[in-house]
Amino acid sequence: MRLALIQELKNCLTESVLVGAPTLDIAKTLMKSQDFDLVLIDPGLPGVNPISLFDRLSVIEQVVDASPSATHVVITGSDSVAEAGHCRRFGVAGYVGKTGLMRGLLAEVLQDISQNGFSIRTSPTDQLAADFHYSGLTGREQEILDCMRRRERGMKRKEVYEQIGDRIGVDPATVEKYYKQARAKLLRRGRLPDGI
Amino acid sequence: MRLALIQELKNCLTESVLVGAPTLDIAKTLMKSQDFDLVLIDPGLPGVNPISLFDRLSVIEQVVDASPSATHVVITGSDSVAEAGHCRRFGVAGYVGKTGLMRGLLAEVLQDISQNGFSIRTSPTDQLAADFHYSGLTGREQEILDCMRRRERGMKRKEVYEQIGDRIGVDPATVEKYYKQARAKLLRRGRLPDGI
DNA sequence: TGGAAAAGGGGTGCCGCCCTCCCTTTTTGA
DNA sequence: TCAAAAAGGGAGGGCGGCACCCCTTTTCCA
Repeated sequence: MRLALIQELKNCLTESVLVGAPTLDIAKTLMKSQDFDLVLIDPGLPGVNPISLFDRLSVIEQVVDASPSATHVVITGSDSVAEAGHCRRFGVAGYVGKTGLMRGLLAEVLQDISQNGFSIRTSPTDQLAADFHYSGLTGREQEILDCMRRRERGMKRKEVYEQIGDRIGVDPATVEKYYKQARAKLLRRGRLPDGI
Repeated sequence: MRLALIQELKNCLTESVLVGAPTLDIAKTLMKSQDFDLVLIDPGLPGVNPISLFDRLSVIEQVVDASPSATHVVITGSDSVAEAGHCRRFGVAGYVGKTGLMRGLLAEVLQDISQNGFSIRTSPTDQLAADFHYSGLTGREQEILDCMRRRERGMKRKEVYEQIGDRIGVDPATVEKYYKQARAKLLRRGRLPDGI
C-alpha cells in the first residue's frame, strides 16, 4: 500500500523526496529528525485495533502533533464521515477512503486542498467494477483503456478522446490512436473485457 | 493495494492478463465467467470484520470454492501462523503477510509454490526500516539503492554489486555505475538517507 | 441515405532508460 | 605501505514509449 501511494505521489509531484514508514514509531522518529511538507496517514496499520475509533484517532493525533508544519491527509480502508469530522478538528487537511481510490484521485485531492484548504472523498458504495490489466499494454494504453471502460454509457468515444486529451494535454487523435492500439492488442489475445 | 499487487505480478509474469476485484461479489462473478491460473485473496477487505477469524476464513473458502482449478495465495495485513494452517487445509498454496512485503517477494513466493507446492511468509516483527524514494531516480537506480540500504552490515559494496548483478542478469560494473549515479543525484539534492 | 463515428493499419522523430566500456582520484584496511 | 575498494565522471549504442502525421474501410444512426 505504501509503495502504491508513493508511486501515486511520484506521478503528481515533481522533484519530490518520499519516505515511507512501516510503523508509527518509525514515522515519529523520522518526523523528529526532519520536516515534511506533506504527510499521509493510514490509521489502520497493524498494531492498531482498526475497529476502535479512539485508537485510530490517537494515531492521527500523534502524527499531526509530531509534524505540525506539514499538510496532513488521512487515507484509510474503513472510512466514515464522522471520523473525517474528528480528523478535521485535529487539523487534518484531507480525508480519503481507500476503496475506489483510483489513479489520479490523490492528485485531485491535493489540488482541492491547495484551493479550498480541505478535501474529503469517502468510498463510493456503488459504481465498483473489476479493473482489467494486460502486461502487453504500455502505460498510456492502459490508462486510456481504463478511462474508456469507466465512461458513462451513451457517451460517444469521440467525446471521451477529447476529454482525456484535454486532461493529459495530448491531441485527441493521438488518444484515439492509443485506444485502438490497445483494443487491437487485446483482440489478438482474445481477451476483451466488458465495456470495450 | 490491488494496483500495487497487480504491478508486482506484471513484473514477475510475462504476457499476463490480470483482473482486480474490489468486492467479494464481483470476484465470485468473475470466477464464474472464466477460469484463472492464480488468485490472490485479501480477507481483510471492507465489509468483513477483520478481527473475526470465522469471517476471514469464510471469505477464503468462498473464493477457493469458486475457482477450484486455480492456485490460491492469501495476502493479508493481520497474518497469523494459525490462520495460515487453516488456509492450507482449504487448499491454499501460499500465505503472505502484507507488512514487510517488499518488491520481488511475491516472485519468490510463486517460485516456492511451483517447487514445493506451498509457501508461507509471515510479517517480520523486526528489521523494519523506512524506505526512501526520490523522483529523480530511474527505476534501476532506485532498485539498486534499495538493495544497498538493506545489505547486511560488514558486507562490502563490491559483493553487493555482484549479488545484484547476478540476480537481475546485469554486469556488476554496470550495477556499480548505477549505484554511483544514484548516490551522486542524492548528494546534489543534499538528501542522503542513512545506510548509504 | 449520406455523413459522422468507429475500426484498423503504416510511418516518423524525439527522448529517456538500460547497458556497456572507458578513464582518474581518493579512501580504506590488512 | 600498497593494493583493493570506493568515489566520481564521460561517451555511446539499442530499444521502447510517446506523440504526431497520414491513409482506407466498415458501422451506426438521424
